[in-house]
Amino acid sequence: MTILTHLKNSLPSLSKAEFRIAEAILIDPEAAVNITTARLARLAEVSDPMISRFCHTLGCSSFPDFKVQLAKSLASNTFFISEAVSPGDDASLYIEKRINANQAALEYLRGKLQPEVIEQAVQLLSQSKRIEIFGMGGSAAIAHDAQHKLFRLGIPTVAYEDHLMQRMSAAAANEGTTVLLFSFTGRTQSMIEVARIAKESKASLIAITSPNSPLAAVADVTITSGDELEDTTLYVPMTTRIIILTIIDILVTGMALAQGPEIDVRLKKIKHSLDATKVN
Amino acid sequence: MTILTHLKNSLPSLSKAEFRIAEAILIDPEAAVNITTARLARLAEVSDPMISRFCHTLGCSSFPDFKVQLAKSLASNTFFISEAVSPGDDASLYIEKRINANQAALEYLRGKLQPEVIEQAVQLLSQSKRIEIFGMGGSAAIAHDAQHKLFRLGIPTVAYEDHLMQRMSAAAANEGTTVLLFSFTGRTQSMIEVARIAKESKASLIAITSPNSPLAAVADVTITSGDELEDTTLYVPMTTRIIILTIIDILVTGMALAQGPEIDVRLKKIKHSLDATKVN
DNA sequence: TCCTATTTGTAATTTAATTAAATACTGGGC
DNA sequence: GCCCAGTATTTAATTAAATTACAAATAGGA
Repeated sequence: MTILTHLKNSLPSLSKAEFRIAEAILIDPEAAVNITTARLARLAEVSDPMISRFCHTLGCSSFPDFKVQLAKSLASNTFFISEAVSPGDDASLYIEKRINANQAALEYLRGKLQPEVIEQAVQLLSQSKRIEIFGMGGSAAIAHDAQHKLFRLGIPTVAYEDHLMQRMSAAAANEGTTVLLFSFTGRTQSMIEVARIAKESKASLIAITSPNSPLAAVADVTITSGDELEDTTLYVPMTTRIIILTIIDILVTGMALAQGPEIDVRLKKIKHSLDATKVN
Repeated sequence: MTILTHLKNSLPSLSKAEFRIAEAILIDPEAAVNITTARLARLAEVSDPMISRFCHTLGCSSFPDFKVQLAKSLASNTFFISEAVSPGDDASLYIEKRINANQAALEYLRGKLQPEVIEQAVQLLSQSKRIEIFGMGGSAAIAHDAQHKLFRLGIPTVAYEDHLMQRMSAAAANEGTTVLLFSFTGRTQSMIEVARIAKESKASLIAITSPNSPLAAVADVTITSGDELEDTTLYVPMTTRIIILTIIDILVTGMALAQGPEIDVRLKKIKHSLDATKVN
């Protein structure tokens, strides 16, 4: 964890003087990086030694050490500042902005993903006799993409974007089935219905959706779709997609690791099955 | 420019003692961040004041200031170091690694994308009477995803993953048609064939594929798919997908900007068309 | 209300960094 | 080859910064 987050987190547990120091730093962290104990002490209206003590409380070995950590922490944050595209931006500018936005989205994901939840999902998927993937609208392409990655791991996997197919598939599911649901909002009526049907069939449900949504309530495991993050400027879910793709990436990675080295043979065979379709 | 690159760049212009200091720092920059002038001076076998002067030469106001800059510079670099997943990694570790890999991929894209090429592609797409998107195998989902984003901008857009449909569509194309081709390698025979047919029909061809591939040779505009970047460890194109998604994101952004504010109305209408399917 | 424990401040000390002056190089001219 | 000018570097001294040790104050509990 970066020192800045650590600082924010430990705010409640700080003493009066320490709290004032923390405040003084948080007002302008950039400036704090080049300040001396004396000047910071004057800013926070505390005595010099309090600064030293404050740093030790935060686990730094000295005030200079704290400044270094703070600098690191600022560098990694400012890197991911994402600014909205605005009319008049030229190509090189909106390219930068969109790449920044997507990197920031991944950074957001880093903070949100809970390893335990991923582990749970990986375990469910790995133990499945078959996997059914459902996605509609913007999530349909994602569902197919996930199918394309998962079938390689040797578990029978299908993706459906058609609500009727989804219903039938959900009804036909059983204990060995894991249903993977993609829905940005988690509020699409038909998706929730399908989830309920799958649940009644005793299938395991993994939802990549908005937490606190009705869909999340039905699922056994919920992974955030980053729905709350979406920049609404263009009304097309873009950064969210990057997040979901990366979640799929992570799940597949986890499953591949769980299977061990024998997976390599299968993956190689699949890859080489396309050789005949290529020209050199 | 970050201080670390600056340091490397100015190596040739440094004096003997300064060069030794620079070396000592570059051997282990992480350690240099927490060192004192005295200790660094001993390491570099120079006197203490040389350290101060060295910092001034580099444009820093003091040695502590230099350390802070160095810390920042390290933080932003190590951020994009991507390490391969290895057996035995636990969930929190492979999550970090995959997110890093994807962020690094985007960083790579930042260096590779040429604004002029994007501008050209955006212009071609914006002026099209219709857009046909082709992708097979792993690119099929991407093609559909692109279709889902592009149709919103008001230009008739379809995606085909079926080679026969692609051939027919390519044959039916004309001057007003832009064909968007997704192919990781650019060496799939049937894709190249389809591209040639589209070309004969006088359609404009944009290929998101490997540069220097046969497919790239046929296309009017080629954007790199990041094919050369792929980590082959797991034989599933993952980071490449993030790159391509981001390219689509950028193209759509460019098109939306080109259309101006009237696009907002359409996007809002499309968004609200789904309202009736949601529960609250 | 008093006592103890914790928090904060003051003064002294230690440590670190820089300045100023002196010395040692280096290369060009004789 | 030797001397001189200019630069590079060091030693010693100074200044600045951070921390320690100790004292005072404040807050909570009996």
